Amino acid sequence: MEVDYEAAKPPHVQIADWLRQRIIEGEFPPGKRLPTEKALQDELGVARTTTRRAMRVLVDEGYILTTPGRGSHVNPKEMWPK
Amino acid sequence: MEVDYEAAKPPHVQIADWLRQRIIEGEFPPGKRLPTEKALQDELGVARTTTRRAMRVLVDEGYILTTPGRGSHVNPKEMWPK
DNA sequence: GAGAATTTGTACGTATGTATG
DNA sequence: ACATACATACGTACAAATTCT
Repeated sequence: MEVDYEAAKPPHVQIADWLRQRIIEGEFPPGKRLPTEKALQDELGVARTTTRRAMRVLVDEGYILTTPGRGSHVNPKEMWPK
Repeated sequence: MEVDYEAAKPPHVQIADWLRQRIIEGEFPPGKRLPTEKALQDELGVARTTTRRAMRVLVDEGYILTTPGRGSHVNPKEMWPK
């Protein structure tokens, strides 16, 4: 995945879209832990603030739950938007 | 209003609580513009990030709407949580 | 159980872009 | 054209919770 700074969608939205798609496609099934904010930061070459904001989007939407010290985990499908 | 860094609630939550109360009490009626992020930053002695996060809480709750170049305005009561 | 490492939470600051007046 | 105000991104530091050694 490559962040496009010229795109209409800002980086944190691009990252959220990317992760959401991977969740929906089953790459990260419910209960599975997502890559950490730092891992995404290193992989994508963005600031942690940016990966955090992407995560926040998915939390707000109900796809994931973040827990200090534990990481970010995919919620049961019942909690996903329909 | 004085931010308490020792309190259980983090500063941005304290600020959100404070603003929400003022909205509910009618100091900022629907349509009224709230103080800008920078005004709150200067008044409370916190970073703009912190006032922004407080605003974000109120946006998420439906109390206010923020518009680039215009400021933050109180929503109609119908949009407030019940 | 103790301590280190990991991971998220929050706050600080700075710079630039976009929309409005 | 200019000033104002929010939007987003960069970076840094420390705290709190959890996990690992």
